[in-house]
Amino acid sequence: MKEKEALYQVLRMNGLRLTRTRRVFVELFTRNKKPISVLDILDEFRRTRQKVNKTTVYREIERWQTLHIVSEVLFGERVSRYELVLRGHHHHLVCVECEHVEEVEVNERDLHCQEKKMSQEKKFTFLRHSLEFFGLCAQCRAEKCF
Amino acid sequence: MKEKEALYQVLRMNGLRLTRTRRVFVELFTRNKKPISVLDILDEFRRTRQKVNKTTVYREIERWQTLHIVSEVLFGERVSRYELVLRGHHHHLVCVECEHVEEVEVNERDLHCQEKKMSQEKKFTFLRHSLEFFGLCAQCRAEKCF
DNA sequence: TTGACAAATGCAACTAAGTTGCATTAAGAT
DNA sequence: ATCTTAATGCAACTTAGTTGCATTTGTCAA
Repeated sequence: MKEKEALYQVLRMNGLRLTRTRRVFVELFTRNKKPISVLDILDEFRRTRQKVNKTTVYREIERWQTLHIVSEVLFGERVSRYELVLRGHHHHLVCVECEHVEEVEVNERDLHCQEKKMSQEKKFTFLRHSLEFFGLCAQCRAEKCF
Repeated sequence: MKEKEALYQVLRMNGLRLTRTRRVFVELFTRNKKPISVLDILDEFRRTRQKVNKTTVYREIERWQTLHIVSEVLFGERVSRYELVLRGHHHHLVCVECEHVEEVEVNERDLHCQEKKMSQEKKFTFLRHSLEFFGLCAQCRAEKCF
């Protein structure tokens, strides 16, 4: 697992101690493909019969964000989800029925081109954009037909 | 004001009574250019020295959503904002410094084309997407330079 | 114009997600 | 093994929104 090593290295390089909490975080984030919420993390601790306080989880997530280990993703809910930055820039397909999330590569050439044009017209500096797709995954679509 | 009439008509057509709350809603949504939060609405009532309970506001907003008078917009915060559906499909530039919001038209031909392709590859039915731009408006950019 | 009645509103209590301050515990350097 | 301070736990709080039920108020029919 190259990802795990990479994460442990970033933690070490930033002088962070190797705690039980961090080990669980590394496990969870490397194992999961889709963005993870604080509730997901708390569930994982419960599942493995380890105790943790939600404050600790929130604080650790904050640290991981400031170290750019994870970044926040929002799917139009009121909960924040997080994903590994090292997995690169990408977008998501979110199934509105079952919450299934899939990563997708979108060709952003056209989008960047438009940002450039708008930047000049509006004197607006573009820093980032959010682009997420919502719909029905293959399974839910099939189920919906009957 | 064509917009106001249109709104009052929708309300009437759906058998909704013409209450003080609804009048304020119509005023606010037609006057404002940018998406409005529940807090904005409560502030408007306070400003005009009218009393309203937050429950009423939340319930009215819910009604307006189900009647497709307004739609929810999220800018990666934890608050929901709403805007008039009759103003059509568009995207937003959001200034991360001053919260200023501007509507923008984006040419989505390329995006739709990609959605179509992905739809076939992934057997995913695309229902909608969210696309918002974050950056610095002209003023904030100027201020940031010193 | 006045009742009647459902729609609309108010109120209080609750939930979910996240935050803060401060006391306690435990990594890991010496 | 000890010491320092990062990390954690706990309780209390905040913010955004929700729910159940009692009260008020538009509107329609008489």
